[in-house]
Amino acid sequence: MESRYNPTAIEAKWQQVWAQGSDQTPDDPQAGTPDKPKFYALSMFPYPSGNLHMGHVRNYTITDVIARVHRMQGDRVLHPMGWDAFGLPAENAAIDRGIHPSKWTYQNIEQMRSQLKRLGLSYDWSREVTTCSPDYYKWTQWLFLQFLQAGLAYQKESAVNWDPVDQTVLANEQVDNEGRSWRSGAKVERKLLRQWFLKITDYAEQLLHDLNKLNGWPERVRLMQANWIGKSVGAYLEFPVVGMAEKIGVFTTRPDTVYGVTYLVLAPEHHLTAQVTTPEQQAAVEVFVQEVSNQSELERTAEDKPKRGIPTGGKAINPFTGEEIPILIADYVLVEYGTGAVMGVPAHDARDFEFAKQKQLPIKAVIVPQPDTTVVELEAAYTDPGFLINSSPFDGMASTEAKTAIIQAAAEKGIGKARIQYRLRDWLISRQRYWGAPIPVIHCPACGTVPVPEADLPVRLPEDIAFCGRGPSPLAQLEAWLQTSCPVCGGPGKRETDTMDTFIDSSWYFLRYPDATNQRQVFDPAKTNDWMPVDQYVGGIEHAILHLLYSRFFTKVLRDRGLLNFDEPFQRLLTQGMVQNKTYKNPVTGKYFLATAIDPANPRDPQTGESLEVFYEKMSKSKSNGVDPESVLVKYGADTARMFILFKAPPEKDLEWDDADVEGQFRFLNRVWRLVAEFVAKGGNTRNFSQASISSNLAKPQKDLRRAIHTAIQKVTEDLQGEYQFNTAVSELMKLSNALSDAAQDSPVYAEGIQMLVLLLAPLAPHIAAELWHVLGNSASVHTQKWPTFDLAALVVDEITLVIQILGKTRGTIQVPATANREALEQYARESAVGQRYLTDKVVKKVIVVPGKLINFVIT
RNA sequence: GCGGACGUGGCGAAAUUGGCAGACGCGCUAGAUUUAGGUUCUAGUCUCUUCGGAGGUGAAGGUUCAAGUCCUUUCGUCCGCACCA
Repeated sequence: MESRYNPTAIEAKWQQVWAQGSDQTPDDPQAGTPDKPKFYALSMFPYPSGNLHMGHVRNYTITDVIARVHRMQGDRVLHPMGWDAFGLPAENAAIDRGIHPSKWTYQNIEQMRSQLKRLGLSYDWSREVTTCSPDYYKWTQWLFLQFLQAGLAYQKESAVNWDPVDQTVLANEQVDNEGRSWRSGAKVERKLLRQWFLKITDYAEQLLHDLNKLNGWPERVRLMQANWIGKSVGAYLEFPVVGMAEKIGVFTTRPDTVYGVTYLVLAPEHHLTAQVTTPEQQAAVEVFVQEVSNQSELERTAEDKPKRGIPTGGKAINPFTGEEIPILIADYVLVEYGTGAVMGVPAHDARDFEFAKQKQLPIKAVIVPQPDTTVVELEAAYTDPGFLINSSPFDGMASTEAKTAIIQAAAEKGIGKARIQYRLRDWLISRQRYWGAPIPVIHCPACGTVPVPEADLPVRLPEDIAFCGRGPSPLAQLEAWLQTSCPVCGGPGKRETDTMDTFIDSSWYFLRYPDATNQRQVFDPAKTNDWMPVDQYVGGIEHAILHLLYSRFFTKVLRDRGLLNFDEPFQRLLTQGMVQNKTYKNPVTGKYFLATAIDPANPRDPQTGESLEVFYEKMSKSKSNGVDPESVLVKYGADTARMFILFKAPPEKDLEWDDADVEGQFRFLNRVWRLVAEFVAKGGNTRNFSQASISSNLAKPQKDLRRAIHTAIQKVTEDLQGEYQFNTAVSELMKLSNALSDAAQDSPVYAEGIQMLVLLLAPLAPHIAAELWHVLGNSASVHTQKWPTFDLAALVVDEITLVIQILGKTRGTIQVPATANREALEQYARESAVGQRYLTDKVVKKVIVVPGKLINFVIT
């Protein structure tokens, strides 16, 4: 055995062994392991940008450790990897560098796959999926047809988010709250276009309700999704308009305040705006509507912006009071939400109050008075519950009951009903780009929009295509591809030129892994139902809404289509923190600097000498603070990189990169190496080791060592399952290694310690563990070994340290026999030096004993 | 504004869920070995101290024999949503 730890050599060696598959446990029931419990461990698959970054390394290391532990614990484990390979960067590369998106993408995949292999990740590569491959997108298209058949895919002309840089539309979820594209960062414009949508709103209630089932998800993510779905319970009420047959419908969560309605407000785009406007107001209204339509959504919804609105001159009638009330239009009312019209109750709604004050609209009677106050003039809206007044016949009713009663009254009059409203909108999925799965429909002048027959799938992307700038989609310009025949009538038809949002591809990839190479079906339901749901999903928090909500939606639709027998795709979710690094920024110029160019003791701009801001920020090229995983692999190896990432911070927290700490982990692996090397050099091996060879009557040093070993087994096992505390698992291994360093080497217990150290290290640092296991004389792989269990008897102690407290303050400790009962403990404590000192001449009022831990004397 | 998370040494962090605060590591200090250096080993490292102790988990109160942990108030940081009627 080499006396020096040489990660480069041993990692290459073992990766080659693993590539030949000789070191794998079968993970498939078809491979003869149907009785084992299944475990599906999944990392969010990457976009093949070309190089792996530290965020990937962290994500995949976490999942790999979990997968490896479960394998050693005897589960059959599915741990696959694939590529989220459609998307704009490929197309942009085509435009900028003249390389075909397909070529660019597959080159990147090649490169990233080999980088992944160098991290020692235990993927089953036979299940690799690539979303841009026709083998995959054929089924993406097939799934689209399922949605179409189910009435869940439709076309609609609508005002959509248009990204002027990438020349495509975006889903609401893909626009940040500053109105910028998640990808290009460009300010999004509003445009009226005919687009494809998926009816995710049909599943709003289920998507919300089933969040309750996701106990293994972070509360934060569940709240974010609930918020996004945005359920409101209320009523739909109709207000007659003076001189018009058509009524104005509003949605309100406060039907109990209907007697206080002072006015109605329509969104400027409301379909009745023009009709309710009187001739005197017509000119002003037209100007206002024009102004509002020129505003972006961002400007319109900007924070602290005063509400703007004008009267239309029209009048409505409050159907409960019979009063005439004015109709206004205002920019704060959104046409997309509810009915695009609201009833104004200034006394009980903060926005209405603000608007009424500003427009000097009358504030009608208070309906739900604030308890214990006599209101002379309202200073703010009162929005809490209370008891109704000014609302005969509902006076005296509690506001919650009044809601139901008034809805019922409205229903009886035929002017309203209970209604539930969601913020969630349908999912806009069409994109005017090339590098995506073509939407499989044909437009026929005679038959209309016709689905491509299943037998004709996939609708292939044409290979021979010119990318000549960021104009309209290249597909729309390729006549040969565009022109086709109608599958129904056989006449001339045109292909749909829009492709699907890449989030469609990633909404079902986890269903494909269980049956990744199926040519006849999207997947065999038996296989997918066997492996699904994913037992542990790991990925970044940035997908809290988009990907995770879409995937849940797909799962529910496919369940309703009879393809799946479960409701939720991801049992447990771990959102791992970001990998951050020290960032140097000139606060004046805004320029970032590479750490290598800066003296950390005195961070100054090398050019101007100005002092720099120093802080931790997510690694990125633009911040000049990235660390290339490649450089770490070359210098220290994958095992050190893995150990550092696991040890440095708990998985869900942000992790600060630190070269000194990486060095520290390398030192630890070196210590482990030397420990084993010395043991082997003295003729030690664990080939014939058995626990039975350990005497039950050990001398104290051996007994202490054995306790340390089995405590480590217990703690590492706890930390690596359930709550996933990899950082403390690593520190337990360090403790075990420290204990072994201090112990005498010539005992069976020492051999046990070496054996356990290597076994427990195996999921975390797979290469060094494989090598050490081998040099210890074992022929089978460490990764196919059974996970060790601790011996309860070894944890038993003869003596414990008893803490002696007086009035809750620790005054000292004594060693006492572990078997001592309460009385005995009290006696030991009283007789001890500490007891003598503090208890003599004192009256003890009470004695509290925590067995095995402490004794507390309450004295006067 | 609404909702959520979090505040512990010089730094990253631990703390059997109410029972010796600071495990483990980084950094630092001193020493030893080797030395051209990286390395390796040993000891120390919350603060104050009259060496008996005393204080200490953002701050202030409270509950308790006992609080980093529970409750109230408050300050600060971060994240999500934000005219959703």
